[in-house]
Amino acid sequence: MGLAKTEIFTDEQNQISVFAKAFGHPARVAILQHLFKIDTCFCGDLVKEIGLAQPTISQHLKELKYLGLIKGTVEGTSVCYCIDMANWKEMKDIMTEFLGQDLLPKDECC
Amino acid sequence: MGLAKTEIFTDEQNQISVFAKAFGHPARVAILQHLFKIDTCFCGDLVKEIGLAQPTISQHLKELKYLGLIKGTVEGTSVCYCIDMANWKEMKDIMTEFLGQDLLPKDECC
DNA sequence: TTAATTCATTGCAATATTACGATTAATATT
DNA sequence: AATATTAATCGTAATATTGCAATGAATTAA
Repeated sequence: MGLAKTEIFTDEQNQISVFAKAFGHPARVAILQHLFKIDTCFCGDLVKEIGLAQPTISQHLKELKYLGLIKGTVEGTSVCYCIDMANWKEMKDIMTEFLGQDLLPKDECC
Repeated sequence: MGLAKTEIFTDEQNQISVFAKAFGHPARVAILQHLFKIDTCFCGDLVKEIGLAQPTISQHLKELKYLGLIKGTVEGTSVCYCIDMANWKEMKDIMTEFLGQDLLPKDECC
């Protein structure tokens, strides 16, 4: 099948998985880290920085943009990408709550 | 190709992506949430709880177990799964650091 | 205008993922 | 022993993902 049966899960569960999937490729992790590192946001530099072909980077950027985690503005012939902090924070809250789940002191039956 | 060129990324980037991929399917998110919710850990109940076929759940459990996020012990004919808190915390630290990245006040050039 | 630059899009090949029926292995129950 | 229960594994179909060469669109530079 290759496709998840999203209809049987909660919106929250689907949302978590969608965000997680965005981080499920090292190139996208690297792109985001680089966009955080340089406070002025560059773009085509990502191709050199990451080391994948330009169409491949473009594709990864597209996914991140679709999720709202980054935004890009055209500047002459180049495009400037940067983190969308509002959406990033929203995503971060959702993911942090998921990761922050805790067991009672006893727990771990296995 | 369908496979990531992991060799061009740092260990950290690859590790983040591997953990993230584990959460990249709502069924695995649901499984983990359920294992957190019930402090006594059940197993075959997951099949009823989640609503996917038994082999499918078994496959998802296998992935989570491979990453060390859960552990399972045989009890009679059934298997008891639960969160591996030590590994979960380790993963949580890595992911939290990634998510916690912050920009300088100015930022957001776009 | 022509050429160069930058990036998006298209098309495709290779591989991965998801899901489940059928089967198997292991233990429990009768 | 025979049967039932539980869960792992195998095999397979459908779909998704990754990566890149080739191409196209837009802007800038000459």
